[in-house]
Amino acid sequence: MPTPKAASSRTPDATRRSERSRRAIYDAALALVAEVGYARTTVEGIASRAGVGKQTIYRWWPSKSAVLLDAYLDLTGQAGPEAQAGPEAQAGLEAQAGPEGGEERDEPAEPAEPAGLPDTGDLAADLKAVLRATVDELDDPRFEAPTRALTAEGVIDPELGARFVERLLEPQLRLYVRRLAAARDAGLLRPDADLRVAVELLVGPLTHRWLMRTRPLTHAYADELVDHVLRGIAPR
Amino acid sequence: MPTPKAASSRTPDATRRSERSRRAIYDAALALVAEVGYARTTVEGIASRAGVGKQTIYRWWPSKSAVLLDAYLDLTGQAGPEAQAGPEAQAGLEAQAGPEGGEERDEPAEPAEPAGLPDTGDLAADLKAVLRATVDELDDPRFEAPTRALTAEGVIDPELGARFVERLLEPQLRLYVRRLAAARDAGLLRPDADLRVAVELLVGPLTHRWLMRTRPLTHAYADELVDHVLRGIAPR
Amino acid sequence: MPTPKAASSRTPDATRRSERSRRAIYDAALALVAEVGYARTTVEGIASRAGVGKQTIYRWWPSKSAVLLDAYLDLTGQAGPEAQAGPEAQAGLEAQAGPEGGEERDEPAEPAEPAGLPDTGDLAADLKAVLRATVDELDDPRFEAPTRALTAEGVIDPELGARFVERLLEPQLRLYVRRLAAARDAGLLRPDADLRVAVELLVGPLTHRWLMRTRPLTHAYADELVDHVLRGIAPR
Amino acid sequence: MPTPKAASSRTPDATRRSERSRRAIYDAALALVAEVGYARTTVEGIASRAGVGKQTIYRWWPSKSAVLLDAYLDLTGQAGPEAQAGPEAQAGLEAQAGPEGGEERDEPAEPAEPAGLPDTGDLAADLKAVLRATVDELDDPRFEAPTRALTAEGVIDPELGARFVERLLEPQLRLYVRRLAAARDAGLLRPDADLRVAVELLVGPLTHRWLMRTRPLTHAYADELVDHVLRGIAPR
DNA sequence: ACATAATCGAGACGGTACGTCAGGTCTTTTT
DNA sequence: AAAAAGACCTGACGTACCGTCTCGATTATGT
Repeated sequence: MPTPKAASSRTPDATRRSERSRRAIYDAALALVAEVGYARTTVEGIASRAGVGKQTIYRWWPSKSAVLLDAYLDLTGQAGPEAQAGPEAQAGLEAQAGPEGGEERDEPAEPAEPAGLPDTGDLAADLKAVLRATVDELDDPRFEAPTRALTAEGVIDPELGARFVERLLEPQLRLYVRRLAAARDAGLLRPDADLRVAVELLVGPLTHRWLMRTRPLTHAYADELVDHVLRGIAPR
Repeated sequence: MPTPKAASSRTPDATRRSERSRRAIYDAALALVAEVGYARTTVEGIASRAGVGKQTIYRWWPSKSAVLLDAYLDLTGQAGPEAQAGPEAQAGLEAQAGPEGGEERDEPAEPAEPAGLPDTGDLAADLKAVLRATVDELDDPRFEAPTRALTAEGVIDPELGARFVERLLEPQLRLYVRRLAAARDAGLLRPDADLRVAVELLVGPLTHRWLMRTRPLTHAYADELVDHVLRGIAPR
Repeated sequence: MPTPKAASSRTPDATRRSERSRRAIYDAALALVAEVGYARTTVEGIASRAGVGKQTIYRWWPSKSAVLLDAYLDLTGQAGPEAQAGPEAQAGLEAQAGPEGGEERDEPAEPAEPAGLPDTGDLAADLKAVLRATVDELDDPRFEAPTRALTAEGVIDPELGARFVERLLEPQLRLYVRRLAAARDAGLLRPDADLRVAVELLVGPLTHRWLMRTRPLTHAYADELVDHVLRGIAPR
Repeated sequence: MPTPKAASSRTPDATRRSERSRRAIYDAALALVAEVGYARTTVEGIASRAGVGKQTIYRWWPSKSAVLLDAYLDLTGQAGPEAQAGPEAQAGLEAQAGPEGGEERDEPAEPAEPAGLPDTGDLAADLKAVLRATVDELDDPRFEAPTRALTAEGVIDPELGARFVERLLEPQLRLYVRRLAAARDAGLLRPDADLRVAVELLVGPLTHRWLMRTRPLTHAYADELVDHVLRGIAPR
């Protein structure tokens, strides 16, 4: 059902791809979403603003949302090596990133792990700093529009949602888990605490407020969440 | 040409409204969203499936999402008296519900407060029961499709989101708060606990998992959340 | 093979049809063909020049050539009552014209029989006058462009060709035949002469020169043809 | 950017041309026109069916119709030495054919004069035989499709029409004229007869019937035309 | 009981965007 | 240097829906 028809033109040759066009498409897509919103952003509009043929978009992406996702990944610097892949890669949730590497790594590589959370020793302060930064980012219109658009689209389209989660959300959550694990290993947390759930208790409510707009997103709220959660997993 | 156009789309007479058509439109809208998804549900499709003229929809609702919201409210039994209001009412975030009532109530009227949370005296058990029921509901395809659709739409369209929150989400959250307040007043919770935040700590993570599909939604997860949150606001 | 897919929207209601739009479409089509030629005339261009939605064209005609044919019939005044018919009428070669007429005519109605050839008693002079007029018309750019376009299209598309012949060519040829028959009955022609072939001997070479542009089309040539043909069917 | 562009599409070197490709292109073009018709034959389709790059077609021909014309000339054996010329040669109506030949001919070379009409002494029989053969050829689907396509295209595009006439039609008409001239010189025709017009009286009606599909093309019709025309130019 | 008026089903209309096809140019690699 | 391959920009295709606008044909009162 989701895939309505077979791909018309067969798998294009990615090595011949125009880097110029890709950049222009990303820029146009992000600009349009920020300016007129996701619903009024059209593939045609992106193409024309990017000075690109519509077909050049359809050759490489299956849909408006896929374009925007890649543009957004590029914007946030998460654009991994897989970003080059053709449309078929967008369709399925590809097993794993790079097959070419034979090198052993203890970290499971995952799509482009970002920076890493600060670790000053003061867990509460570190978490608050990160959550406050998140709050600020969600207030920045440069990020807000595409993030809302992609989140909403992912809520409805499981395919896109999976890519969104895999490429953006999960890597971030893993950073939190790792920071918490460090604290736990240092004896600062209850040893049996479920760190994954703890992270979701931080991120879930924040996201909820932002998505639903039930209450203003503030630094104070971020602090409150951290305090609450740490209270729940502090050693007895 | 003859009619000066001013009267064209002007405030229809709600008393003359066809109940038959409204019901048919609700049914068609929900059925279509469940069958083909929100994006492929069209006003034209709803009209034709409901055996109704397109104009009959546009006369009473400003958009597809507004139709679906009312259909959904009707489905969940939240359909308050305001549901009859004309298009202009949908546009703005109306200040408060019914102006026509002069009757005094101690409960602040709010849009159609639902049942109320169980209160067996065992707070944890009550909360778990409710959250588990929520999990089940979110698994029921009859509810899942329109809920996702409306949530996603509300994420992007603040107008619709506000209505969604006001009519559906907030009333529910208030129930939680009230149940917690009862427990606090009974000395079962820390007196200074921020109950609103506590509720969000329950609902936020659950919603997050459901929206993002990061992990399966289970009863066990619901229980874990309750345990965690109560641990955070239990009396010292 | 010719009809690639079923009609998407079912047979529109001709009574609701906008006369304004039809006229505007005819005018735009003829103007464009005259200005930029048939190949560079597009449905999109006709629609936009006519101030009309594309769908309004596709609702009533199956193709650019069908539009142009009707526009041309309208221009030449051959537009019979059948011109109102929907797309399905374009597809098949409809049986016969107008059912609504109750008036008695000795001629079997046929698609809008035009004026009738002059009959001054001098057959040669009459034929020369008519052929010369034809030569002049084929030189008039107002007629030349669409006539060439429709002829060429009819050469390739048998469906359209049939309509072109039935509505335009055959009625004219019948006029010639009738004029010749009158002369034959007056004893001015060989009684066993095949008048149909005689007519084709007049019209065929003229058309040939015009289509192929082998030699200039002149009044002298028209006269020569008449002289030649009459010599062939004059009484012994 | 580096290359000044002037050299991009500039006069290719005909001596390096791939004969293999040309043949393949001709075959593909004729096959496609016969199979799917002219309108649905595309340059892209020809290229891919011929196993040839698109550019190879555009390098040597200016348009689809030009390719088809050359393919058709090749098919009918009329392909003169000029067929090798580059695009610019196609554009204008080139003055004369091949300069490279040193062989002496009394006939002024003209584009590849074909066989010549039979001359058994019986003019009527000879003409009937030839016209009947033409009727048969026009019934052969191998010839019909491209002939119709080229004729129609030539009706609209004067450039192509001129080439078509010059290379195909006129040489044939000249054969008729020559045969008639022989008969006239033998005293079998009126000495002042306009032989060119006589030929057009034979070919015009036949072509007319074929193009317009007004009546079936038969041997009987061919005979009738010959009889009629000869009656018109027989000695008094 | 009836005129009057508005809703209703239907669907044509001017539009916008869709996703596809092909045209003709260009670049890259191969022969 | 021509050729195969095919990406690219352009522009048109024919379709789907949008939201507005008539059209009769029911209702549905409110004097």
